[in-house]
Amino acid sequence: MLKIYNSLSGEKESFKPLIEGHVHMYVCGMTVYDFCHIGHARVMVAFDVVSRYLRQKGYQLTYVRNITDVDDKIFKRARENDEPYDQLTQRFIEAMHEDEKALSVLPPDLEPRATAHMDQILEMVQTLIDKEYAYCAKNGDVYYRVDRFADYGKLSKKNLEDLRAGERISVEEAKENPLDFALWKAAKEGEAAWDSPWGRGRPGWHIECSAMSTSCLGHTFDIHGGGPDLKFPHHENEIAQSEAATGEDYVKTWMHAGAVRVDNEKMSKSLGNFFTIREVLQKYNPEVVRYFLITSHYRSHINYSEDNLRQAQQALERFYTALRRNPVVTGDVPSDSELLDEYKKRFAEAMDDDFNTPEALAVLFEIVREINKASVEAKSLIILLRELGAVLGLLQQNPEQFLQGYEQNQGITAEEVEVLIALRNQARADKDWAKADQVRDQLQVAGIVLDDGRGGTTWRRSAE
RNA sequence: GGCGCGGUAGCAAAGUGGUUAUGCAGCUGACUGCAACUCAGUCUACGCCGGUUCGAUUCCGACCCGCGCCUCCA
Repeated sequence: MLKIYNSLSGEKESFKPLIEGHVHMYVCGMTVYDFCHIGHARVMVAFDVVSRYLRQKGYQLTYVRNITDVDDKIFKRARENDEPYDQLTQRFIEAMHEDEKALSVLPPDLEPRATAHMDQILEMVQTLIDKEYAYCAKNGDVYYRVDRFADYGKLSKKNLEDLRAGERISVEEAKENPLDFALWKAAKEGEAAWDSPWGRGRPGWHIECSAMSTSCLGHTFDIHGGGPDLKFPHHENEIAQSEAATGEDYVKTWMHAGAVRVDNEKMSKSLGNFFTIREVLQKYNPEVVRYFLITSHYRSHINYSEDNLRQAQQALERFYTALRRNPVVTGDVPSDSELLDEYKKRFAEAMDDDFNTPEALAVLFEIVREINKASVEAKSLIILLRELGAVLGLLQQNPEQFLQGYEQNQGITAEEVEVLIALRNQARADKDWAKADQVRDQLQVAGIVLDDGRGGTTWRRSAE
């Protein structure tokens, strides 16, 4: 039985979809005005694992992840670049797709964009005005009337008095209440704008997610996910909008990923410790990055550091070394073995426990040991390892490619390595150990580790 | 100030009221020309103080420390 920690209740709950066998999931995607950073990667990978596991469990899944392509930051960046805003967003959408593909993040089923859902947005704003949950202010903005929604704060466990006490925003006098938030913003000179009953303008940040999730998945759906900093105010406001508009529950299970830190500091542009996915991929194999992101539980904060990435690299070397020494095999996992069934069961138990990937990885390492122990026939274990690895989006590469191939690190070519190995093996045949060792040392300096196996010498590029 | 999260061995990271997490690193042995890989064994733990219990890292309470959100942010 799958259990998921629900941010709304603060507890792990047994998961039961509203429609038996079918899961509807919405995850807040990115605002496309810059390259994705590793915080985005963490959310992408976390929910990619969730989606893979739900499907593996046999659920039919509709996975929606939006793209925010209307936003102040987008307009600001477009102005700075002197570039049409929609050209800017298109560029970064393409970059995002490249990053995802590199990290083996499967595309969601639907990827709605705010600009393509204006009708639904306008409709929801109108409904909120009709129900008096929203009002059109003197400045042309439409605001949500926060104190009309009794449950406001139920997700982030805040109440209106506390929020008022911690008030730090400059007060917008057009608002009835400083905590009211914008559903629709009046157009500014030179910025993209859409027609509406309240004048030309553009949607506020929160309304698009309410409108798109509702139109893609219905009034109430199973899972809504996102980054840790979206819980308040973004998700809180989504609840307020959607539940006021539909009169029904918005989401059953809220999931929030943990934060990414860099060298134990909050990742931020002002600290200059901001890493984009593509920067990181300059240095590390994408699978290493993905592995690193799932070595912690998805709800824990995770610390990006050179040391941790190197450890991830070494851990994957163990997996691929085991896979390399055995012939490539494919097929279904035979279920005639108690041992195999036991591993499958323990993997499933780990994943059923709120997607406990560290525990699941521990099971995979035990399979590796078993493969390494089996001197002759490890075929079914290898098939199992790759099958379970696929649920985590790992271990699908050719072992040689992983161990030898990551181009970015190359200081020496594979051909040069082969030449030196041949040279060394001749020296070994001549029992000229000094020369053989000298060649091996030379390769080691270049980051190449040799392995004189029964079937000849193999090599790999090592993480230091 | 309000709300919330966490402190596990050298590093990373799960978990459990009593029995080996796991990976990397270290040490010993086997294997190897020597290594590497691998296997076997092994050393480093559960922030501090009380309480409950036959027994707590695991439950309860206090304390110390770190962090997040409350403002755009995944």
